[in-house]
Amino acid sequence: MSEEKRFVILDGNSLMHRAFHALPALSNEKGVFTNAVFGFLSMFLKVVQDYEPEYLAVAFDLKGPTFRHKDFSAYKGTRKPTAPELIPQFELIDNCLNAMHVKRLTCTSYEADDILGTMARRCEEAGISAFLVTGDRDSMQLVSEKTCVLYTKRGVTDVIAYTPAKVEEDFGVPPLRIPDLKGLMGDSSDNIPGIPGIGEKTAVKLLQAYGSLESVLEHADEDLKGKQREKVLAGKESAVMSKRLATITRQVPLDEVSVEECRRQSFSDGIPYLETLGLKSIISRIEKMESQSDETELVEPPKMPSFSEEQILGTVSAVKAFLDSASNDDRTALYSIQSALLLARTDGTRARIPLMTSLLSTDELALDTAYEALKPLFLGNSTLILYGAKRLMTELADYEISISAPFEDDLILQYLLAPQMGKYNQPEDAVQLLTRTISDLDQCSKNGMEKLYREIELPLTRTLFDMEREGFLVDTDTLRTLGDRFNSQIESLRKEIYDLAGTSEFNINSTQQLGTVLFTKLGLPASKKTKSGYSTSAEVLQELSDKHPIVNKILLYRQISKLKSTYIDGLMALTDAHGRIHTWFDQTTASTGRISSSEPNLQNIPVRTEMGREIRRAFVARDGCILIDADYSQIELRLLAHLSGDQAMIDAFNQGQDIHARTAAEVYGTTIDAVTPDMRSSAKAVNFGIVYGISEFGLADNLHISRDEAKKFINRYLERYPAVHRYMKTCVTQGKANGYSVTLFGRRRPLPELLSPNYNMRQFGERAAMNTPVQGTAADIIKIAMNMVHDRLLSEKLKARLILQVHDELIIETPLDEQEKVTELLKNCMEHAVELTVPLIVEIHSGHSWYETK
DNA sequence: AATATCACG
DNA sequence: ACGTACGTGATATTT
Repeated sequence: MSEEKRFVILDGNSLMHRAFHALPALSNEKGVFTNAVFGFLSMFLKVVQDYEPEYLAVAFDLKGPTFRHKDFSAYKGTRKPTAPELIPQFELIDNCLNAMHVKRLTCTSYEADDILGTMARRCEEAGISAFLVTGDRDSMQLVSEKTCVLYTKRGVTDVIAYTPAKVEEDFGVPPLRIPDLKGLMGDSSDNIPGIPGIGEKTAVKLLQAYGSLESVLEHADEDLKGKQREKVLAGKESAVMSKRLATITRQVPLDEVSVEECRRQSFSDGIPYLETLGLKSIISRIEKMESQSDETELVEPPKMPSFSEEQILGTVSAVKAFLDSASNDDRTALYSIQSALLLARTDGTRARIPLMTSLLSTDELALDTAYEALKPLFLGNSTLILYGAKRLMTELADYEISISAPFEDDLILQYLLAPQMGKYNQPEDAVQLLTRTISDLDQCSKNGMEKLYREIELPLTRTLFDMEREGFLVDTDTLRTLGDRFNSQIESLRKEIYDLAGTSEFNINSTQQLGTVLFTKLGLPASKKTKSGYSTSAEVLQELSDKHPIVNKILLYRQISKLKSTYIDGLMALTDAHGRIHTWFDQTTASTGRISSSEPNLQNIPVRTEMGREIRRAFVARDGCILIDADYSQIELRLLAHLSGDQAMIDAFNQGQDIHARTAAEVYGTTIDAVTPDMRSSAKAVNFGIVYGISEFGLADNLHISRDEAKKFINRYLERYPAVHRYMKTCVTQGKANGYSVTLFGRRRPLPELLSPNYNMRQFGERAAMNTPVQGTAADIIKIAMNMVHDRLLSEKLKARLILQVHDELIIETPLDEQEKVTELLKNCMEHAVELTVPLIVEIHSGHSWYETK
């Protein structure tokens, strides 16, 4: 428990007021009042020093009238006006905190203590201890096992730590009953009326006797006597209202703030600003604190070189001279912008090679000349620092230059550090690339991802690059013939559809026009809605297929149009002079660690319907070669068995059972032999659902059964595979505690959604927390296998090449005389990329076309 | 630039 | 009371 993380949240408004009134209204030499700022920061530093929190934030009310419950705003309007010497200090403290990298939390129409309550709730959910620093006694209601209120005493630097026991000792009621107490006795400082004539003593006595305010009011009529009875009965309404006023809401919409964003950073960047305020003693305390903490934690930030003046390299010999001036262990960052190639080296030198933008320029180099001059860098032994190495390799390939030098790739580092972002920080220049890479490498190894980066992702860049260069041969004749066939089918379907609709021509591709025809003109029953009208999705049309002959025609039209435009036309446009097609594998997009494929996407070539599958006849091996297609059988469920350690599931795989049939047998309580195809297919859907982070609604929707039946299904499943159940729960709680989920190889996916106040967002976070370790580990494993296969084909001087990956499937194009050897090699690498408690099984098929490898 | 649909694992 | 299966990319239409 001492390992627990700590989050200190300060009530900015309360502490600023406290500080202002506790200290004389000092002004600095410029005549600016800083006493509240000084007092606040003193308190702030004291708490940080005493509690050493991992996370820090300061909550503020927004300017203007603030109110907790809109309908009661009138009660809050009569506060004393803020002293004129204090008002400008709020802006000063804002600036201080920003400069010191301390997160400020605000939310329109909520008070600071509501924000405190909300953050405390999130901490509880994430298993973090919260410390709320405030001078507001209302906040005592937030105290719990996990949440401690540090109440400021009269001075500025002393606090009293309130635990649940301490609250009860001082207030006479447990934390939860503080609003009830205020409801009875009121609070003049907060303009809460309570019941006139009921003071603290009476209020506590009543609550101790009856528990809650509601219970007190309920029993007042019969149990109380005399004046007290009259007062309570008369004050009922005021009491209820007062309780609501005193109740802190713990549901402030602070969506955009994640716990991780509040991680404590060094305050030293704030020193220059504090100097302008003349807060010398604060500065020296910060300096003292940070020098101490460096010693104790032993976390030194990586050393950064300081850079000299930029050299302009206008000639090839100047470039050569710059490269020659390096010593062996220097690393060089290379970053290209439109007008120049920028270099920065760990010895602190930097250079710019201006690029020719027009034919007239003289003291600039043409891009090919510049790259040629940099060849020693690309082919040498010292490390290159790059941003998007694969892009550069692709560009250099046009100039017949390849990179054999070792390299770092900051794009990949940033992806590993925050894969959900999608967008990364593009460096502005080579110096920034160099320094950022050094610090990202530092963070990466601190997060235990160094092996993932060096042994999986970085080598994979080369593997993917080689696959892209190789490409996949496409038989354009096959494609064209198929396209013609599709076209004539589309044409005749169009006419039939217009006839059946009894309309003039309309655009069948327009969901709007189609919807009008189906649901208005033909009067078919519309079911699902979209944002802009009724859905015409295949799922909806399928339901209507019996109602009108036009429906099936439309479904067929849709299917064939899709095939024609996306696959026939799309692919033909992208074949090179040799009829090969080169996809782009994106290593930094998918938040789970998968790679994606685009321009064209070769990971979604049709296979599920026969007509679509025909497209695969066009994907072929070159003359004298054959395609080998290897796919992992049930890799995600095997991983679920391994990761959860569920004995029944592990046994099923170790005995080579059909996992869906086994699951059906478990859930329906029969033997595997007695499982019908229907039972098996339902069980298959549940297996998928489990991997996706099941919800009863989702399963019900998928299987077209009632929610109740879906629920029973899931419950039976989790009973039969209890370790899976435990594992799913662990995924969520660990995700909340850490703020991310992890794969077997240490890949992380931050999951801020888990702490969202929005229910749907949170639910989504929970499903992602259950799915990511499984999908992500599968991605890790196939990446390992790809690197192994790639390296072995080269080292064994084979001509066979990897040409495609489709998540759990690898395709190799191999000369026929290598087929046997390569098949063995491929199967071996994939099945033994990692050893688990269950076997990994790979199924292999060969054929001249991709169609034939099924 | 956003939306709807549908192709894959 | 409310909206859900996880992860992608391409196309056509509409704003």
